[in-house]
Amino acid sequence: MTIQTRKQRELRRREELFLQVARRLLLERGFHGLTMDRIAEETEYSKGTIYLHFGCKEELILELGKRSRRQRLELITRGVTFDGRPRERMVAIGVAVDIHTRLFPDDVRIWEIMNAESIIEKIPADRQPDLKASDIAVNDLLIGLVNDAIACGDLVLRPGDSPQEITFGLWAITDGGFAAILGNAPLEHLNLRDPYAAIFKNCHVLGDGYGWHPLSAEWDYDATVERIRREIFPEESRLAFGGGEAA
Amino acid sequence: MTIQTRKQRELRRREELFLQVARRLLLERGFHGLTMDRIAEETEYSKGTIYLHFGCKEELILELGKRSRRQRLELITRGVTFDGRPRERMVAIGVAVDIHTRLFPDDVRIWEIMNAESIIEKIPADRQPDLKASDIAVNDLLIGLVNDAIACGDLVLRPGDSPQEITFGLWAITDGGFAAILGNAPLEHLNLRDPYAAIFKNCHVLGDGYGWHPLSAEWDYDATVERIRREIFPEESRLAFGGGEAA
DNA sequence: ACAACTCTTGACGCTGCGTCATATCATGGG
DNA sequence: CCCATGATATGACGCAGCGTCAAGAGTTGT
Repeated sequence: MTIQTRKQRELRRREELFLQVARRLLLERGFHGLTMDRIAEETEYSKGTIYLHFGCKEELILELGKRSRRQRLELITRGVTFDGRPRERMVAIGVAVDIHTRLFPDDVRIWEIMNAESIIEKIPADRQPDLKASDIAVNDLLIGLVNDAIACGDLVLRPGDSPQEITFGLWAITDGGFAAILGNAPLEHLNLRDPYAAIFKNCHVLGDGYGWHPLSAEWDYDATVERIRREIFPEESRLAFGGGEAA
Repeated sequence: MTIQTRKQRELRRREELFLQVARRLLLERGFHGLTMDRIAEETEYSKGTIYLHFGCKEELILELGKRSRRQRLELITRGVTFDGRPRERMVAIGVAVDIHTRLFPDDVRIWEIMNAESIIEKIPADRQPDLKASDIAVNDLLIGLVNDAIACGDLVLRPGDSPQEITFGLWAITDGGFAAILGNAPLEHLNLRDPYAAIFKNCHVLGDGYGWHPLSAEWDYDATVERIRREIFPEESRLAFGGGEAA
């Protein structure tokens, strides 16, 4: 048993090494600068050994992408534990995504690189569900929050509105917004002061538009953000926003 | 002169052929199923000849992507010519994007395939501005509309609001929403009735949230959509929504 | 008809993925 | 301590696909 475990530990250590080196190469030299031969050379293992761990280059990158997404999900999951009204907890999800993007931009970029048809089409079909797992979990949390809001009376759906639509809207703003920040859109041309703040703002406008109480006019959501950072993400906020202040 | 032109025509015809075959291969067999050798074989020209037209495989795909985006821009540009209040013209942009996505889903997919870091990193630096040209044009139209709305008094910015933010919000919803529809998000899991309608709806909620008049409660925007389809996109609407009805 | 020039070709070089026969190492019995 | 046996690691190799370029085909002008 102990022997077995030692061997397993050894394997995990090696796999970790491959992933770390691959991550560095991917970030420093891009997708095409990352080659299996280079990983082999830098780790001083042989190419064959790498293929004992990963079926192909894309599966290796998939693993990196999954980590990035898991990390994000972990922060979001912590966010929703915030003790407050449902809309405040929705804000906590925003804070979580914001912190994740600021703390780990490299990993967000890795996810974006991986999440491209030309990469995904080389990942074997049985691994593909892994791609969506985290996003599905996030969606469930969002829908849960919207339903909580309805249950406690903070949100009264108007005729024609549905929880799915609200979730979809928030998702789209956040996803589209961060995609824009990450480089898909001509942001410098738009010259927004603070794109992160703009995403928050627009989510609030959307929430207000759906009549999700408390409306931003009747609640101090800046204070909520403060509390979330202090109570849920103290360490992360320090790292993301520096020393004492957190605006 | 005539001779020169005939030769040029000939070259254009050939280039067109390469692009059409490449487009088919890309759609049917994916990025890795599209190979320069296959294009050569199917067009019965040699590989060398293809390289007289395109510097590399990615530049060829870039050309396809640019066409897709130009086509979309063309519809959007027509949309804003709609004769109506600024917010109606904003709706016209939405209608244009909607029609484009429904009529040319393949081309939207091609754009998505092309717009990935692993592809873009192989496109020479001097061609990269081409990537953003269309999006910049769309952004300018959006900002112009918001400014029109402010100028005519339909939109009065509240303290802290900026035209850029509104534009960014609409952009993010649309972009994120269509990205979700195109496959980046676990949509089937969310089970929205009609994702296209959800994008429209959320844009309206956002517009209402910013106080952009006429608010959707005080105006029949369904009628506006009808008019836009009838007056600006009669032919396209027929193709996109079938025979007579257009709901 | 032939020279000069342009355009086209596909064989070739090269890189990088993934494989697998071979080598190396670990374990346990004599 | 040494060897047999099985587990693990290796890197040379096969192959596919991009991009090139020397040689060949075609065209024009005289």
